[in-house]
Amino acid sequence: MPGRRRRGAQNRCGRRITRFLEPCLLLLLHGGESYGYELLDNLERFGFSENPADSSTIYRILRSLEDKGFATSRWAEGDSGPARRVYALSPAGDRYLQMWVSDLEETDRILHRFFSKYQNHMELHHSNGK
Amino acid sequence: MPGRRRRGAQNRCGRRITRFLEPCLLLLLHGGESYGYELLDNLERFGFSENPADSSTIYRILRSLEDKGFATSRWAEGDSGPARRVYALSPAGDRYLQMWVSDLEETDRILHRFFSKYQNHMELHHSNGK
DNA sequence: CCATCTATATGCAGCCTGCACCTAGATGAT
DNA sequence: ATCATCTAGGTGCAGGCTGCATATAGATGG
Repeated sequence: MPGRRRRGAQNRCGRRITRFLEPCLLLLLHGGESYGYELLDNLERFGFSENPADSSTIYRILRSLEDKGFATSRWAEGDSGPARRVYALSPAGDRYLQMWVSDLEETDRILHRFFSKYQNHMELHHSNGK
Repeated sequence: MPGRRRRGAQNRCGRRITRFLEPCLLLLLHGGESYGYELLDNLERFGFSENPADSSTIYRILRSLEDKGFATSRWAEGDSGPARRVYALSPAGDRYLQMWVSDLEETDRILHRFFSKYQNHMELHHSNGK
């Protein structure tokens, strides 16, 4: 049966933080080497339980991290199952994670500016009895 | 001269909230009728000053809001300049704004889960003297 | 008449995503 | 041995959003 594991959720309107999986993977890799299939499980425990990631996205992000020099990979045999492509974060990858955190903090500020605008607007709206 | 006004910024890595302009436009329209060119200015005062939106995006979002029944439009003459396509939010558009706010609140929770994971991880990382 | 401002819009390439699908080794049951 | 299933990694394609370039055109001032 095709696609029997961990697909993206119903994706109500496509509203999310673009490329948010990338910093999550960077953070997980900052904790030590890992490989795609394992990272997929760790992401779920990460807070994505309701809205799990598609495996193809994970594999593509990992490859792009390597292409950009933020991670290295090697093939490794596990205790069981097929061989795994194990990724490790590079020093540039560490710095990239820092950049991501700064960016997400900025995103957070923008979000809260929106909420404050929204609450402000709704208060005025109600006090005008409109 | 081509494209001489209000272009997207250098867009460091494409990290942002997807379709975030949409709720901002919804909120502005919730305050009353307006048109593309004016909304573009209001967005800048909204918190986008550093990272202004591209006008083509604004016009396309406004059209899509109308296509989806969240807004209506009419042509109107202004005190000066060419005619304007003036948009007004529909009741469905009001509800759509509410949905967006809920979604952004969820996004905010996800973001903070990330920050807390990050801080947690970094504390352990340092206390291990690694 | 011409440059500039206001205003709306389209075409295109690029990026990211989600879905469908493929390959293949390992494992356990029959 | 064979077969289903799990683990593991991957590709192809379509669709959505964005940014940039560009087109069009009315209004305005010199």
